[in-house]
Amino acid sequence: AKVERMDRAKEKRIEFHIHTKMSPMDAVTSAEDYLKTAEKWGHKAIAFTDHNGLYAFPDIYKASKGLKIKPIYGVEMELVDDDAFKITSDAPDFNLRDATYVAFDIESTGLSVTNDKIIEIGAVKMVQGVVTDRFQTFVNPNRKLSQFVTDLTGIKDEQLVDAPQIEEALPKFLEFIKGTVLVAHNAHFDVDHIKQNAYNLGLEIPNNPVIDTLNLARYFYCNDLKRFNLDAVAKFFKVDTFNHHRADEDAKATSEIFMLMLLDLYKLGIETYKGINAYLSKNEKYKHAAFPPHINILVQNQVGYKNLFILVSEALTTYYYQGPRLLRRLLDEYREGLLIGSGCYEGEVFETALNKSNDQLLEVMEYYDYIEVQPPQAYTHVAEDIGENGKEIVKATILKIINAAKSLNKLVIATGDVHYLNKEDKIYRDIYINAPLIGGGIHKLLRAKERPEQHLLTTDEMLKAFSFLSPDLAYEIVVTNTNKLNDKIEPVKAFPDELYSLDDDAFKDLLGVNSINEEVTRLVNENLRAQYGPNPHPLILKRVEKELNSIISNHFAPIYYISYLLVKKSLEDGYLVGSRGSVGSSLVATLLKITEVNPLPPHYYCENHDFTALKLTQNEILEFGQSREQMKFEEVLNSVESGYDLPDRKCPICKAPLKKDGHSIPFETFLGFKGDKIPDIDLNFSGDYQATAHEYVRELLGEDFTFRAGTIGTVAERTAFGYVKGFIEANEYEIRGAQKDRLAKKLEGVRRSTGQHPGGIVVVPKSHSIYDVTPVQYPADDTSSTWKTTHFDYHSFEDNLLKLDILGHDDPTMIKFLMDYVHEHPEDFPFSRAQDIPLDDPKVYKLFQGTEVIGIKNGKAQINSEVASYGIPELGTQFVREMLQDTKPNSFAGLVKISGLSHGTDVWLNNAIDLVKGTTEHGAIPFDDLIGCRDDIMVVLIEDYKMEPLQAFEIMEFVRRGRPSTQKAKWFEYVEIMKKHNVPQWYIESAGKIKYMFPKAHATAYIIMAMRIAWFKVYKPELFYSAFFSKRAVQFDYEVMMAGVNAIRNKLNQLQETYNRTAKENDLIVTLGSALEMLQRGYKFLPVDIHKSEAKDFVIEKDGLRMPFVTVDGLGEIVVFDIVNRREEVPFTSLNDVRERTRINKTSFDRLEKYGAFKDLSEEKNIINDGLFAFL
DNA sequence: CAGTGAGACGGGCAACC
DNA sequence: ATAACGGTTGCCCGTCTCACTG
Repeated sequence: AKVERMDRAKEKRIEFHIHTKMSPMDAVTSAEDYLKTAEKWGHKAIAFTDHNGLYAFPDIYKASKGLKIKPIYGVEMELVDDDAFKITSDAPDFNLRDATYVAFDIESTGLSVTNDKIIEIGAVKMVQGVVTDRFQTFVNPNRKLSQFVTDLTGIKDEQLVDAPQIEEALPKFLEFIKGTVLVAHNAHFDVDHIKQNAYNLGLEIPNNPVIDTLNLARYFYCNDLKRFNLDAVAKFFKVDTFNHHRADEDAKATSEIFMLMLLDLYKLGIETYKGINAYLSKNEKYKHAAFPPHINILVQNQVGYKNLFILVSEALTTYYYQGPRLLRRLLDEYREGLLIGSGCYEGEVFETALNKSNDQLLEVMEYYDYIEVQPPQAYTHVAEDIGENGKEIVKATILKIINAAKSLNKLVIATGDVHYLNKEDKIYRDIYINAPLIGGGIHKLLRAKERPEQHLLTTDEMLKAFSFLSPDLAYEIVVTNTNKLNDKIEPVKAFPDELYSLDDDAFKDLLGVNSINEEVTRLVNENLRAQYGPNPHPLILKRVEKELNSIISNHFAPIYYISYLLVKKSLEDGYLVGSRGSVGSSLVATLLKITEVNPLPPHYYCENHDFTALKLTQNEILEFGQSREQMKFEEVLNSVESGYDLPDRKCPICKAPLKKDGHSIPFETFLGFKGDKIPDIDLNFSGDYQATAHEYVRELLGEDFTFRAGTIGTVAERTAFGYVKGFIEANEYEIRGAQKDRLAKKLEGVRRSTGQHPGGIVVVPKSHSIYDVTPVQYPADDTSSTWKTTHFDYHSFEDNLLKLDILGHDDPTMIKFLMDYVHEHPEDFPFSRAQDIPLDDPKVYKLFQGTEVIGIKNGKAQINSEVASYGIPELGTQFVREMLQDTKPNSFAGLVKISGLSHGTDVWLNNAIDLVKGTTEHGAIPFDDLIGCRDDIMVVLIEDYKMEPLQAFEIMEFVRRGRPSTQKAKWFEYVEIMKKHNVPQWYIESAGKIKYMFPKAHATAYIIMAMRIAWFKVYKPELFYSAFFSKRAVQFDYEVMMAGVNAIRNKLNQLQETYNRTAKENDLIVTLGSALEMLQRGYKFLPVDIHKSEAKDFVIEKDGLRMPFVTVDGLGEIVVFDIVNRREEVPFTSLNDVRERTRINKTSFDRLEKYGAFKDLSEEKNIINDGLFAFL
């Protein structure tokens, strides 16, 4: 068996450089696993430094709760010193036109100024744009060239044996450049080499002005070029092809490029040397710095925590350019409470130590609060790049860093740059290194032959890794100093305890609402009286009072009020809003018109306010009393579960027809038993209106106080499996299926991208800032996005900020489509508002009991279905149709129950279906008794089995979350209690299997919408099908749909038989089911027609529904609307006219022609048309 | 006439209610 | 025929087409 690693050191090290799964596509271990391991090892603390984001913070916070180890929050970022971006060096000014320039280039044995040697110098002298002199010399480096350098430059060792030594060559070059302006591509490199060599030889160090063509290109040609290497720039300037990476050739190319650049500078009015740097815009410079170095930032205290949020947000938004860029001057501004570390091999400390002078190293190091070195095993790829003696050079560099840090009195610590927990996890990282990056590109370690070892090390392992140092020194950096650094860091509270609701006067300025609480109370009372009269039934009053108390005392009124405003606006703009989730459990929400669901018991009420009668329990009758008139309604009220199922009655006082409503939904489902659960108001807006609703919230509260909830896209099952396959192919591994699955499993959960919540808008009170809770960013780093998103997902801070879930849904879109027609043909309909579509028409309920109501005699044979619910939202799938077949519901309450039963695993199958069919030992259980929604559980346990309300509530919550199967012991306790209260065995067993269950309010809201749509299916079929195909169907098969019943049936059979159907195929099944039904009812599809087809809508014509353009494969959103727009300008007159004026491509054009869309058009327009339309 | 790049399309996948 | 929760938004990627370029 595998021996578990333990840290047995007396005094333990602390790890300060860790990447979790939240580093994009790079590390594979969760914060939780690191934390638990380090705690087990007895580490006092552990720091997390994911790359370019704080996405793991919620995980760290959650996982570290209750652990003894202190989590340290941090990040690794790319630091841009935009002030340091310069094109020219500091030198006295001169007129650019008058100067003498030397464009030069050197070749060397490598990148290091200190370790590597010059092997060639080439230079070109220019005066007034004319080449006046040239210089070229090889230099003997007195060492062998690496294969890499030979391959790159083509220079061979034998060419250098007889070349002059640097002592001889350099003075000649220095003489050549005397009094000139130096020009080079990436001038730092060439100039530093020259200076270092001059210094080494004791020569005078040249201080000529220097112009860098690389930065010139980066700044002035950033829109023209993607890459700025000499090749790319030369190509852009059309400089003659040359032998790149030979000094003389490169110098010549550089000179020619520079001459052309100078001309462009003159055009911009830049005439002087200093004028070049002066031209650079302070606000743009950050974009032009390339390869910004990595730094690590640790949060030292609470102030730093918030500062880090600001810094990260700025880097991800304002200063996002090809990646998040942390500006050095911004870091300086918000540095309080943060500790800056020097990072990994991509940090400037390591880079300077490796390639530059000690003085430069000391200068660079000054900036950091602590200096990091990693063990050589984390640098294998760096050593590989260096080539000969790579490993020794790396070790020497590490020592050089340690010595420099000590000389500056900087704390230097050993860190792991950890990417996975255990040594054997390396393969998972290797798979990620092999995987393609988002947006193309490959992992930077892919080309390395030997990948670095970067797992979490114990103290002894880390000491061993630094055994090339003296034991004392190793101990100091591994143990002593990491503990010293930890001592400087305070524990930090990641998320606040409170809810930052909106302030009561949040709408004072904009809407003149001094107090949201008062306004909500006023509106509720006003609407209450408007509906139920000046003296509403005491039960209603009591409920309103209870809800309002709870809503106001917990600061939830603002979320109600914004929802009220949103729904009001949407209705004014002609779009119905559907409620979803549990908000319909709140009568206050009903009275504010946020939801159409009325949670009161079934009741009659008179619109003249003369009478109200509610279905009451015996206790309620005792509490509220009952008049003689009300008593007469007791029996009929007791016969229903939903007010919509009540028979029509007249007001006993004024004889007006009574209104019917009420679905019996407890308030507790919404705000919890104590009424203090943070509410989540979910609203279904038309997809066409969703963006408008979002924008409205922003208008109400301001851009800095409204954010789209962000999501974090991770690698899930399918993608992980794909990466494993890619890895196996690339490495020609032989791996069996089960092993592939195991590998893939470990790859899951790694951050891949970020995105937007489907509808969540988070609101922040003016008294706070979003940075009190989360950083912000753009979704998928798309800086053109209209919304900024929260950096953390909403779930992680749901206790701190309110969210409005403004979702998109097809139901309101369908209703809008249907009602637009109603408004155009008012005489054909018994209603003029969607709210007045009858919900109690028995004929409509027949759709769910058979097919005769739509004129289908033999449903199974004709339309593959024994009920007629195709196309009715949530009720038309194969699964639900079979449920309907088994239960034949004939009431609103019955359909609500179906809605509840048809969602979630093990609710119907393996559960209710067996009960209702009587195949269990419990005999047949009536449909009406089944558990259909979560609220039922609480109500039944309280009312039928006299359980304590709190206990009943807890059991409801336990069941609806699917806990019985995961927390068996707790469930057993509940079972015992239920048994004591004589809850039947079948009920307990059924509840025990449920994995998820709808709230009744949600099911009710959905059935309301479904019934409205269903009405049209019975009474206005063409309109119904037109709406369905226009607004809901997503997949079409033009040819099959046009070919008729048999073709559709064949296609459906073929699809049904397909194993492992794709999403596309499933969508097509949905469309074809309704298409088959429509044809069987005698309606027809008409072929696509260039004059008559709409973009996406199936227009009703005399003979049938006209196929829209979008049903033709290859014609998408853009093209179809373009066709219609062009046609509206001027009708099409010829095939050529269509070709010229639309964006239909050749393939689609041919397809349309084949379908007969152009049948009355000829190739060229005829003279008559020409003459006719010449006037237009 | 091959290469390139942008735009459109459509499918696959993930997150979420 | 199987087994089945339904439905929405949004991101990424491969492919196709076409205009442009040298």
